[in-house]
Amino acid sequence: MTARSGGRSAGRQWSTTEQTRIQFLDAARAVFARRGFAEASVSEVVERAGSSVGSLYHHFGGKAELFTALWERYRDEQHAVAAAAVATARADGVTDPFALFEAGARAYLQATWSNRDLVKLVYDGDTPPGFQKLLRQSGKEWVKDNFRLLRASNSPVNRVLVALLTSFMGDARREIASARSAKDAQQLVDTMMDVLVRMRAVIESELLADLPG
Amino acid sequence: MTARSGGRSAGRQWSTTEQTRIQFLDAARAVFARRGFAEASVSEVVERAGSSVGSLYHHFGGKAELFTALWERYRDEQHAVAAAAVATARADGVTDPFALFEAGARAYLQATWSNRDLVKLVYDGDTPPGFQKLLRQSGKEWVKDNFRLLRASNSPVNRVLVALLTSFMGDARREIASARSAKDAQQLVDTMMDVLVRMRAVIESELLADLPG
DNA sequence: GTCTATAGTAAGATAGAC
DNA sequence: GTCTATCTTACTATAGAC
Repeated sequence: MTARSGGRSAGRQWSTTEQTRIQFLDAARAVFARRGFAEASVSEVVERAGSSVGSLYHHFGGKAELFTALWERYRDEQHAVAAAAVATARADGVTDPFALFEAGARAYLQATWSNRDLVKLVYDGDTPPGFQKLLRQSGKEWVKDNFRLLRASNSPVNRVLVALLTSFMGDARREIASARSAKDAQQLVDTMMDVLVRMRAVIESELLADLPG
Repeated sequence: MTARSGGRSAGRQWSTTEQTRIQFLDAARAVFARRGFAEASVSEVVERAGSSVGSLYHHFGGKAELFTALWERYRDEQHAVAAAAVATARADGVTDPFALFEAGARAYLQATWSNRDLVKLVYDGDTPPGFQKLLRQSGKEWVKDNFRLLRASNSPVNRVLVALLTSFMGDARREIASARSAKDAQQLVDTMMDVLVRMRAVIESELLADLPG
């Protein structure tokens, strides 16, 4: 997230710019969600945003960058939700590392439903060239950060476990985003969390092996 | 896989066609692996194959279909390798369901190294629109087939476990394909199999819960 | 600094001769 | 079945008004 929210220096009106960006992003969300990246046309986004092609290129640099910006907005939102849940749990006196991880993961999955259009879009693979790599890297970073809660070392097996959890969360997101109703989605979240909790045993048996002695 | 290998009726020379298809697929493999799907140009593939654009469209229908055909060839090869390994294990007297699953999974992962260019290509997401869905569906089918070895029922949790194993195998493939050397790849296979074996406990605790009584 | 109108260009797809 | 010539689409760049 670039630190330019509401930024203003020497009396310039950045508010207009920010508004324009939001209009573009909202339009892009609708168009990309329906057509996917490759099939979507820049003109359609521009039309829906009530702006012009040149303006779009001025603000984002291109079709691919517009897509990336859209996704970054979603990602930051998701991460904030998860971080808030962990903070709340901690404030409530939760200290068990895995329980904290659980709280974050649950909030993350629950927030997925309201952004299901973006999740489906991204996981259907209708994305710009190279985007999937970025996506996976970001997912990995998130799990890694949260994995630190578990005080995991950097052994090969632990790195595989990070990868496993990353995949699992990604998969869970997709399943939840594809649910038929909000109720089904909630049930899926519960099921996913069940599996995650059961994986605790596997993860902890590894972590114990790391301890000295 | 269409059943047209060597087929000939009314004196037509299908052998030439099959040869042309192979030339296109080999050329496509090289070009797509270097540039990814979106960045690759049809002309470059045609040039490398020593053929023409029209011929390519005659045989495959388009750029996206060429890509899909290339991947199907790889997929069938991988599945055959895994199936052969399971059959061999069974012939050697292995009856434990999980051990059979293991044998197939290990062969599958080992075969990945020689096709690492395709694996990287596919998992980098530089694929045609809608391809990722196809890819995931295929992976799911494979795990499902193998999961039947474990006599798993169709409960919600088991479906999640199928998803989990699918993700894991996909992730494992990527890691192996990105290894620096054949030796590193082999070590990774071993690590991945370690984790898989440790997951056995989680899976089987679920399967037991399915049993009547 | 912000945006509109317009032209350039590349590449996937197709028609029809051989 | 094979190939050349052509068409069409849509991303991208730019000049200049406000």
